[in-house]
Amino acid sequence: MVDSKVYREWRNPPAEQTPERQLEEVTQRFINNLGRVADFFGFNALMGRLYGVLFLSPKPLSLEEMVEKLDSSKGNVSINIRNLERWGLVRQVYKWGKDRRDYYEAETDIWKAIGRILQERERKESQQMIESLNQSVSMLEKFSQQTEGDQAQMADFYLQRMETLRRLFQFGDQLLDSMVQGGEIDFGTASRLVDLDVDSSPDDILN
Amino acid sequence: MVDSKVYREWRNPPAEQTPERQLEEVTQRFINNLGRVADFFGFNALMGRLYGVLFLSPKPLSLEEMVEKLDSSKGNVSINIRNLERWGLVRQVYKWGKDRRDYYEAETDIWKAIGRILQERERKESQQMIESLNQSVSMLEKFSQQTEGDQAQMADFYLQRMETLRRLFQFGDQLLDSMVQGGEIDFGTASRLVDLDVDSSPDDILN
DNA sequence: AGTATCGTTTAGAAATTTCTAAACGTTCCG
DNA sequence: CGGAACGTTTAGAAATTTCTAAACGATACT
Repeated sequence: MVDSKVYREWRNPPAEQTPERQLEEVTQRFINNLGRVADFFGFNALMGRLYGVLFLSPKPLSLEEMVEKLDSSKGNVSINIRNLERWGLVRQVYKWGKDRRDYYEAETDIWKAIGRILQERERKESQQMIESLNQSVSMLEKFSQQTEGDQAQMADFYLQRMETLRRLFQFGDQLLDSMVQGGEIDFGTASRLVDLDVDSSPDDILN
Repeated sequence: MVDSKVYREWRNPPAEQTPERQLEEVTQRFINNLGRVADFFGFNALMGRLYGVLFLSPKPLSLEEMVEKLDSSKGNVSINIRNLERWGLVRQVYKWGKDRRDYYEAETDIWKAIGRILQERERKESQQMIESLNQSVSMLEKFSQQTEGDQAQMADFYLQRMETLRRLFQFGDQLLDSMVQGGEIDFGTASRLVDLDVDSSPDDILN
C-alpha cells in the first residue's frame, strides 16, 4: 500500500429513493468505510466491514446474518469474526433457549479495544525493534573499542545512526504507552529529542 | 496482516567470524528490521530496507550500488526509491562531473519525514472518514425529523453510533495534528471524550 | 441410530502485490 | 552515426493474501 488505494464507488440506484433505501445507503457507506480503515491499519477489509455491521446493529447477530449482510462466505466470516474477537473488538453473546447459534455484538468501548491493539500489536513491534537496536548498539560499542582504523570508524558511524533510530522508537514506545495508560505527551520536546541530526556524514569514511 | 508475520531468520554463517562479517551481520539485521517496520506501516519491505541501506551509508549511493547491496532488481529499486523520495525519506544528491548516475542519501531528520507522512497519508485518511461521517450524520438528522416510527428510531440509533465514531476519528485527527505541529496531548481526557458508551442497545428496535 | 443445524477447517480458486528481465528512451562520447 | 551507460517502463512470473465451496465434526432433536 504505497499509492492510496482506489475503492470502488457504488453507483446510486437510479430511481426509487425510498426511506429504506436511504438508510441502507448510509449504512453501506459507513460499513465500506470501516473496511477501508481496517485495511489501512493492517487488518483486512472484511474485518472492518464486519465490525461495521455489528456496530450498526441494535441487536447481536448470528454468523448467518452477517454472511447475508456482507454477501460473503461462511468460512470467511467465521475466521474474521474470530480475529475481531481476539482483538476485543467484538464479543460473543450467549443466548439460552433452543437456539444454539453464536451471536456477536460490537464492543462499543472502542478506546478499550484500541488500547489492546496498541499494547499487543503496535507496542510489540516497537519493543522488538528497540530490543534489536540495543543488541546492535552494545555489540558495536564493544567492537569499536576492540578495533582500530577504518573498521572502528565505521562502527562509530553505525552507532551514531542507530542511536538516532533507537531514540525514535523509544519515543514511539512511550507514546503508545501513554495512549494505553492515559498519560500526556508533548510533541514539542519529543521532536527535539528524536531529531538530533548532528549530521555527521563524514566524508573521510570510505565505503 | 492479522497474525504477526514470521520473518525468515538468517542462519549464522558457520565459521569465520571476521570483523567484517560481524559488522556486515549487524547492518543486515538492521536493514531487514527496517523492512519489517516499513511493511508494518503499510509500505513495502523493500522501501524500508532501501532506506536502511542509505541510512547506514556514510555517502550517497547510486542505484546500481543499492541493487547490489539489496540483491534486488534495477526496476524494483527504481520504483521504490522514488516512492521513498516522494515521502521525503530520501533525497537525491547531485554530483557534477562526468558521472551522470543518480545518487541518493537518507533524510536523517526522520521526524520531519514522519511529519510529512502523518500529514499526507494518515491525516488524509482520518479526514476522509470524518467527512463521510459528517455527511451521514447530517443526512440522518434530517431523516430522523422527516420520518416517524421504526425508521426514525433506527436513524436515531445510527446517529448515536456514528457520533461515537466521529468523536474517535476527530480525536485521532487532533492527535496527528499535534504530532505534526508539535503540540500536546492528554490521553486521559481523550479517552473520556471518545468513549461515551452510553450503551443504548435498545431492545425495542427491531431489525 | 438418523437427520438437521451449527461453526470450523481445508483445498484450492481468485485477486492482489511484489518482483524480475528485457525492452525502451535518453544522454553522452567516440 | 554507433554504441555505452544510465533510469524508467512494461509484460508477465512469483509470491502472498483473501476468498469460496465443500468436507467435516460436533451437538441437539426426533
